[in-house]
Amino acid sequence: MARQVGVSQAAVSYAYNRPEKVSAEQRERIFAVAEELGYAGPNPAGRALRTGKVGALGLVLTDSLSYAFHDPGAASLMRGISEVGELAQVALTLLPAPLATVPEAAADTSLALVDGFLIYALPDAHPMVNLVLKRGLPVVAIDGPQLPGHSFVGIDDHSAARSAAEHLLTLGHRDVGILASRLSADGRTGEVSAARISRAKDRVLKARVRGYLEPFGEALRAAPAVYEAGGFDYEKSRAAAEALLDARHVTAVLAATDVMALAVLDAARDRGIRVPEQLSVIGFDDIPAAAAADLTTIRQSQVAKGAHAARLLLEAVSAPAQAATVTLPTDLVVRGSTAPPPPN
Amino acid sequence: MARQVGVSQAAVSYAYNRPEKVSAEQRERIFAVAEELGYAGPNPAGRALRTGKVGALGLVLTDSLSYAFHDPGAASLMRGISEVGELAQVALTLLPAPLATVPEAAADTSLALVDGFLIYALPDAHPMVNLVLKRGLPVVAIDGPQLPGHSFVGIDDHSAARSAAEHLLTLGHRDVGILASRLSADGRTGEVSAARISRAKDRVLKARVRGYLEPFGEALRAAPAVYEAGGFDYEKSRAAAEALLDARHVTAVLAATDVMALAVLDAARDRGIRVPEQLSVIGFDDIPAAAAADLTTIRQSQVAKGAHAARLLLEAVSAPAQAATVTLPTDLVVRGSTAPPPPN
DNA sequence: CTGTTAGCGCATTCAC
DNA sequence: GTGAATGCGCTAACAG
Repeated sequence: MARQVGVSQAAVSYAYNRPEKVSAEQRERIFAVAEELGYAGPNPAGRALRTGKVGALGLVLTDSLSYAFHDPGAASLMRGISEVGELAQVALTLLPAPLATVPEAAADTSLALVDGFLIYALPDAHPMVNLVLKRGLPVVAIDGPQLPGHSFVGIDDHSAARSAAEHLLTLGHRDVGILASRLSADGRTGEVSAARISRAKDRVLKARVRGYLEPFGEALRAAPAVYEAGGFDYEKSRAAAEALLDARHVTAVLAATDVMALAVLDAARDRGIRVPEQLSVIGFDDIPAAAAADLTTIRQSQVAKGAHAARLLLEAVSAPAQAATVTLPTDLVVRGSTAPPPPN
Repeated sequence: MARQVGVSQAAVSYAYNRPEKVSAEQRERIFAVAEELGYAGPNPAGRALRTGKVGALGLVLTDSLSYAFHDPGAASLMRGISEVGELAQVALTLLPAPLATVPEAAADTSLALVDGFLIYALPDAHPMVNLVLKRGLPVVAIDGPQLPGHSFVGIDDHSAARSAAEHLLTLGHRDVGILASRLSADGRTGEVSAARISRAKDRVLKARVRGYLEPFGEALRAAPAVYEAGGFDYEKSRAAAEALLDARHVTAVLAATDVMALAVLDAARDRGIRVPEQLSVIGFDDIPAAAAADLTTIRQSQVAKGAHAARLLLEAVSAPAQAATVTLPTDLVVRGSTAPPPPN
């Protein structure tokens, strides 16, 4: 306790926080002694306990932390978050939300010292969601899950996906495959039943797959093949793409994400299938790599999502605010990976 | 206080943290009451105050937070950090270190609740460094500054840069330009004097520039032109590249970073200067885009740096450890952006 | 195994 | 203006 040693007692608190409530001279003396003693100023933990404010926002991310730095969408999202001006004064705490959360680990992570939570793309019933909710702090969910009574920022995945499917339909495609990432965390891959889609835990993926399916009522020659990759990464996507292309004859593939679509492109090239002449491919997200690959896709702005969400959370933290739902626009960006199906 | 209401008092702490020290029945009752009262379990702030542990690591980044998500190097670094296994249990707190830190803001940020600091590429006398040091927590610096008594992870920027310059010399270049990012935070741009280089605040940049200069003793036709961009981003780099190319006749440019080198490439293309026939360009870092642009550069692994640093810090946090200095290897990667100078 | 007590460092109220 | 006293919520140590 610096207070004992040097000059006075808890007036040192004023010296740091309320300069006007203490004489300049006193202040000087206090700082001098602090310097001498190597006192670093108010301890954050004590302050946090007393004031209830921490000065940090939490960002809860699926899977491991490293996921966030591999996924282009997450990267853009964080860029958007970081662009919110007020955040210059606030720290951003990255909270990993492992899929298989053992209770202890959950408790561990739940000690996160933050003033509010940003949740990004967690499956609907993820244990971390409950932990976060229990804390009673402001919460803004991005993409999912949609929590009653809490703010939400996202897009209309269903309509956006439908518009992509309609684009294929208009071009004349009748044999279509759909590539899904991870409908449930049970590690299943391969062809997917309608029931499994209904039970999907990931609202974004579910909406996209349903949107992709919707326009193909009677129009298809056969029910569209929906294949599940079991994950979001390129490797799993590539394997699923190969499985789909090898098992089914399709003239077009609707992928749940751009990363998956790029995997389809590569798998097709590998097999000598020409895009778009023999196979049309559509992605979702419009990540930077999509333009480079000339991929038709649905554009959404992760940066805008992040910025909106961060702003909402900052507001809610500083003053109790009503829950808001922000739906950002999307665009079908037609590039060179889609064309009418081959005549045959 | 849930304790007052329900069953007993501070034994509820045991219920959460030491299941074996309390009867199962008692535990049940406590959890039931907690549920009823909406008690979220131990409050992180109280726990942090009591135990002195927070469960989070701080990463201090230059400029605004958004810098981190624009700079490819920082992104890779974070990926490396996040790949350290134990970090799955720990949160990562991103701490922005604004260049012009007003005292109040500094105090604000200094309330970061973390168990240790990772410092990435801060200028030598940045105010944030002192704030961090004062806290007395474990610190690992990445790239800079090199703090006596604290761990450090980096590369030998000087030798690596020298090897790049030697490569140019061997090819026969005698008119060389050097592109520096930001030697001091005073916003100056354009041609740089030797004195300004000596005063440089950024140890990495200083080492690189000096390494670039070193091999050109008597060999040059004129003293190498060193141009400063005033920042790290593409726009500033592009402007500096244009200034250099327009003002000086050089057959080669050594850029302080790949981002800057890519800007040189673009500026050259714009002017109809063919690379490598008329102009050789060398970058530094080997970011992913460097390979795509066929840029000769010095490879270093940001991912490895991040991983090493995170591991060192984690160790230091769990048990007092001695300061370590890790120097990671680099490689000159010769690609298509370098060739002998034109005959003339 | 259970209950009691004390103090982590702070910001704040109240007296002076 | 300044000094003393209080409690934020928790955990560790001890006493029962």
